[in-house]
Amino acid sequence: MASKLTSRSTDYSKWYNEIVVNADLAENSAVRGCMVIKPYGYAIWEKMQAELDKMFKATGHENAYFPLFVPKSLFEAEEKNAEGFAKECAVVTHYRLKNDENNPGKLIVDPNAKLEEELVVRPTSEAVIWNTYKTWIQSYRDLPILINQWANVVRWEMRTRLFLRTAEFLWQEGHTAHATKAEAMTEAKLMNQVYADFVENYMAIPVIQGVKTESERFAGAEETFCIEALMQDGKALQAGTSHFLGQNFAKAFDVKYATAEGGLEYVWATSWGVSTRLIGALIMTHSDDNGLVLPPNLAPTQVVIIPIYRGEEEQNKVAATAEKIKVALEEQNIRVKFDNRDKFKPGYKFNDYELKGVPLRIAIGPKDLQNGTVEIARRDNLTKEVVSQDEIVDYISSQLAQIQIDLFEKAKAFRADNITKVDDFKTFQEVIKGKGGFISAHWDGTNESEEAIKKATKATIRCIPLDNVKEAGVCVYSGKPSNQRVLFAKSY
RNA sequence: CGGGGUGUAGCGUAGCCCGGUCAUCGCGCCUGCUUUGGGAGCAGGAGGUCGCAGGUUCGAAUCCUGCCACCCCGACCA
Repeated sequence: MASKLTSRSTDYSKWYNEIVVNADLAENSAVRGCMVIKPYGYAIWEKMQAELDKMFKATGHENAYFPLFVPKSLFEAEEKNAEGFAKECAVVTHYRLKNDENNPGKLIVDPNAKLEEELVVRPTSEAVIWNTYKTWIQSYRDLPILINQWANVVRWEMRTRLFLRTAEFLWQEGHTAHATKAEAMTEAKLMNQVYADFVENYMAIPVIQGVKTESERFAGAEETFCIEALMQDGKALQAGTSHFLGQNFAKAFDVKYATAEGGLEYVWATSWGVSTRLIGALIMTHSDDNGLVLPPNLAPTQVVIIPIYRGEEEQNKVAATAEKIKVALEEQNIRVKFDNRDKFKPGYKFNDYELKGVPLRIAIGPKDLQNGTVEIARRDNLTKEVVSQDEIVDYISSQLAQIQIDLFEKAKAFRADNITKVDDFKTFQEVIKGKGGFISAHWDGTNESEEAIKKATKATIRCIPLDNVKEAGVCVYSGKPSNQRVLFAKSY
């Protein structure tokens, strides 16, 4: 049977439906491509937030919050950034509604309530934040500023895709200010590394760290670092980015600081972000035809206990054992759910938690009570073991750790199988069309070749890997000399 | 914004070409009994402005026009 997840035209709606749905906000609504994140999906996001937040704090950052609205005059201050986002901005022009005299019970926009200056709903917060930093920074003693904010942003894209490109999405955006170029560059790289660590260690998704080519760079950045992941259908996904912004925003917002030597300098900036897109990456990396597969480090419920019984008396006996096991596991900080609902049968629950991707399932029935055992099933490889109740805590702990490792290794093996070294354009086209995945090929470093390849194959340069080894060769498209391979792929 | 497709109950769908007991079936939901180690069975029941608005017609889910939304492919992007 062809897997729906690995097929070329993947319909993720079934999987997404567990945790998210498209928002049906109103009839004839102009709002499209928004999402409602259901509680189970939001719990995953909260877990991700919590772990990322710890990592940000550990690297010296603090959280703050800045306004949703950006006055147009501020928004346009940094030209490249403004130009890059201009085509996808929601704009507030009025601040009041009033009753429609010709249509009782209906409202119209009050034409007398037009704003003096339009407000842009933030597609990203550089403008508001740098306008604020201007007032916070005078001296080298005020630097660095290392701030992160958790927020929603709106990008009115032509085409939306659930999770991967919604009109509104949740994210975190870090915005830092530094005294020197070197320090800012170090920060940008550090945060890209933090993202790589998080995505690999918690999400069990292998990523390739790299830099973007000029054409793929963030609007207003001088260098964009990124982490690129490969999904099961052979398409690449940008999972996070960290930008070295140079002095572009400092100049646009006139943010200077007095140096220790008595001079006056523009400050250096970075910004970095990851979004709810990561939830999409999680689904597209690990899930199978039975539903979601969640890595233990992020699963809201790591272990579910399902009782099997006939009649109330037996249910009570099983429940007593189940509760004991639950407490013992919780003492080891394992997230356990005991599903003792009588209205569903065990078989139903088995399937339900498989669909939800709960890593481990414990089944306890009369046989187990007699033998002092339980049955433990793994979601990732669908295997089952009968384990003595005495060993259960150790067994579960080690299995959770093992699943985390196995998911990562499996994804890594898949990626390794889907990075193809290519040295001629004909093969390049065949690989992109057929197998997909990453193509490692020589590129002459010109925008023209990059454009031409994109036009011919729809593949873009995902990144120039940071750990690239220099290697002499010729560009797969132009035949001109090249000193390194870069990664191409079709991407989301 | 261009090309293609779809929209029928909470979800998934049949019917549309060839207008007329056509609103079909499955899942889910409600009641009852029996069930409970892999999505239970039987019996009974509730639930639909057929995306929206016009038009053609004696009659429209079905034909025509416009609009809206979603999906896929482009352009654009985290």
